[in-house]
Amino acid sequence: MNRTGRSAVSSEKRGKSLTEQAYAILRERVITGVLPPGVDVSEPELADQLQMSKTPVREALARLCVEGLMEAFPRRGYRVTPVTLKDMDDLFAVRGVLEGTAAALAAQSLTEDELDALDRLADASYIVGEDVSTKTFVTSNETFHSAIAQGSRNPRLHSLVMSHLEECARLFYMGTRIRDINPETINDHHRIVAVLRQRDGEKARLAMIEHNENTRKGLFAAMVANPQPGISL
Amino acid sequence: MNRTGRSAVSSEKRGKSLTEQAYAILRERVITGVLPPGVDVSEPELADQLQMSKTPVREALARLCVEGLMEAFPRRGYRVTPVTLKDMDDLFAVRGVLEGTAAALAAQSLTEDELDALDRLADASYIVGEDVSTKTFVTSNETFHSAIAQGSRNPRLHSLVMSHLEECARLFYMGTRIRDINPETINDHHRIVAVLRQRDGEKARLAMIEHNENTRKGLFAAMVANPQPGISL
DNA sequence: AAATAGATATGCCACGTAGTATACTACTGG
DNA sequence: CCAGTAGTATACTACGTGGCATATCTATTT
Repeated sequence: MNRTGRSAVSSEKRGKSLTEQAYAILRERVITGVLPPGVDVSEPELADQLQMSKTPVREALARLCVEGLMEAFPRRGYRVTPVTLKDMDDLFAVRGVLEGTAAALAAQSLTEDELDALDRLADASYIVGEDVSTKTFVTSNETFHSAIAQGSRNPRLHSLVMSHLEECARLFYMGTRIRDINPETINDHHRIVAVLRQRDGEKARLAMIEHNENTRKGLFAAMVANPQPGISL
Repeated sequence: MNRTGRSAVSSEKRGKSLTEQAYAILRERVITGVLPPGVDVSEPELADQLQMSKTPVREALARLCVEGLMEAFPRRGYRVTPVTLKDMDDLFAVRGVLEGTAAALAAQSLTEDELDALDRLADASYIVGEDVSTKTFVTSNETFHSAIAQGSRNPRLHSLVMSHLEECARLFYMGTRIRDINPETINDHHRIVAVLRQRDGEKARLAMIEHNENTRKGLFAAMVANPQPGISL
């Protein structure tokens, strides 16, 4: 088998396979809340919906199980992983550590161009302002955080940050009052870029951890004010 | 679908399905070096070896790909993920952060019984002493680190620590001179338990990070002294 | 050197198997 | 006669097999 100059599936751009499609669609549905936590899904039902055989659906579900977005009950079916307050706490705890580390490393290796790009990304988040939809907020937020994580020059760390970011995004789609945490988020972002420009790793770590804590608080407040189905508090 | 009192597949003890079997066998082969980094594997070949159809093999390979132990090349095949020096550096960097955090949290929540158990685990590592086989060393080491990570009371963090620990174990099986890093490891372990007993989270974090750094250095030294196939330095 | 044919890999599917939960029935005890 | 329970039938579910189609790589031929 010759692989010279070829990339593995994880970095393939044109994911044409049905398995990839099913995975992308189902993951999107889980994250955006179309498939809320706790609901049951079955292979034949999804295969019918997605107009494909059960096999690609099955493989997509298996992948989602590994990532923790779904749970498999052998011989019985699948369920979208329920979310508890403890889970959310744990998630944000790990995310803070990972992103804090990424920011500390990024402070020492980000180029000037990348820092400028970060400024623009933070501004873009600001521009959308008040009536920002959840989707645009999540997308813009992910781009910003991803850029910093990539600045760590540690692909493994970047990948971990991204997967945790996506799980947080799932929570954003549940906490409907995005506006409540938005302005603080923008300020945090700008402050993070500022300390990154100072090349101060420890300051950057602390700024990122504090930002993480702020979003956690805002999200939790929005959630208790607006309880969601499938979330045990 | 009724799930009262039932557990998901991830926590099922009796993994009877062929997919689970194939996954366990292949993962073991990759970690222990029976399948060294860089070698090609194919579904039909493995299906023949494991006396099963291609489907369970395929799902096991997919799972290994998600975990990063294998790479998928669409329409062409699979390959055991090659290991580079950069990858190892990145791995240890992330591992240090994760385990350091776990230790810091564990310092505040480990019970006296659990601390006693940790002492015994550290002693068990010591007893095996000089002529320790790689497998017993890896197993004992994993048990010790797992117990601390579990003390963080953060299942997500524990799971991440374990997966990284297993990837490190894979490197241990390659760096054949386990003896070179063994005594230092035992001392580190005892020191970690000591600071955990002091309930000092920051000390525990630092001790764990230093231990991580020591094993990294020892492993790298053993590797340059004894180059392995499939590892680009 | 370019084109082509063969070999081999995955991607996908239809079908059969086996395990599980539920609904129904029959039986038992009051 | 009724209530409750044990057993059974059925209708789901995932699991696994084998085969076909298609894409890719290699070796050969023009």
